[in-house]
Amino acid sequence: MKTFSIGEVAKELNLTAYTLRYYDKEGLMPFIERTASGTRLFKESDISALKIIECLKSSGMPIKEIKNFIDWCSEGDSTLQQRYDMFMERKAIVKAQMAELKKTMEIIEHKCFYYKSALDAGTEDVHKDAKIEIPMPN
Amino acid sequence: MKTFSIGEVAKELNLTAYTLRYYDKEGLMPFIERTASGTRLFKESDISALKIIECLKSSGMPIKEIKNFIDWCSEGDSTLQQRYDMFMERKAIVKAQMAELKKTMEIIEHKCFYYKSALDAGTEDVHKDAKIEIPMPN
DNA sequence: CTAAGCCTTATAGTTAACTCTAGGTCAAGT
DNA sequence: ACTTGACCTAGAGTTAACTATAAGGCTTAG
Repeated sequence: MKTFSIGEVAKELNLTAYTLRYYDKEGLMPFIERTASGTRLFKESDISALKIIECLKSSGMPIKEIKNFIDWCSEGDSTLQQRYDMFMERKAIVKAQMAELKKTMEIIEHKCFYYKSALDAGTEDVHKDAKIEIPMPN
Repeated sequence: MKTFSIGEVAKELNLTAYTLRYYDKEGLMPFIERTASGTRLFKESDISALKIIECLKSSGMPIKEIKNFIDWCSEGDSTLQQRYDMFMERKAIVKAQMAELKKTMEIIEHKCFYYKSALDAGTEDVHKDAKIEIPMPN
């Protein structure tokens, strides 16, 4: 079976080797095998697992909680319910993040218009109101 | 004009007074007035400005960059272009974040199905493949 | 007139997630 | 044989964004 070095995996996942060793130290990678001399050997399935870890990370999950999940994976079928619940909870969290980000986007887009028209007029005074801009109720 | 104490503003924005003082120390609030004895007096327009700061923060902008923006605001019309450019850049960044979050959501939803069916079957073995689950190319 | 409950400053501590350094091992190429 | 470069560990350092503490000052209700 083909294996990969820590450097290759780091490049593929846009991480550094430092970061991968840090994850390993934090217990996120109990499944990585080693050569006799201690070098980590990453399999395709390890890279897939790392992608899940990246997914959880980008959903805002802290590393210690990701470790819980990894531990549950090692414990087998008795933890299926926990893992299901965890992903359902993540789903709700990501949904809320999407809503939040949408609101953020709306304000930013409003600001783009605001500065576009100020720029066209040559002065911010076209928006009569306070200097540091009201979020515009309209 | 009605003003608010730091505690009132903190409550309204779901921040702590510590955080607001920290922002002030970092130069994010050069516009806040004080009483003779030094207590901060927040106006409605200050709260609006703080909402913009929160918006930029939730777009992932670090506090030091937000400070640049606040400084530009104080400098007046000569910085309109920078501010416009900044919001256009933010818009692109938030758009990318939304795309990323959507991908994250898709993986998580897939995992919800994965664990639902494993739970129904009573074992993860229904998904014949590796223990730590492949992101499913389908 | 004093105690509660705000507020103030300066400064120290915390936490997460890296990020790097030092000192060493190992395998491949010249 | 020896050098090069990637790997290893342990542990120290960094950064951002808070978060808390200590010591003290105003204001108002009893």
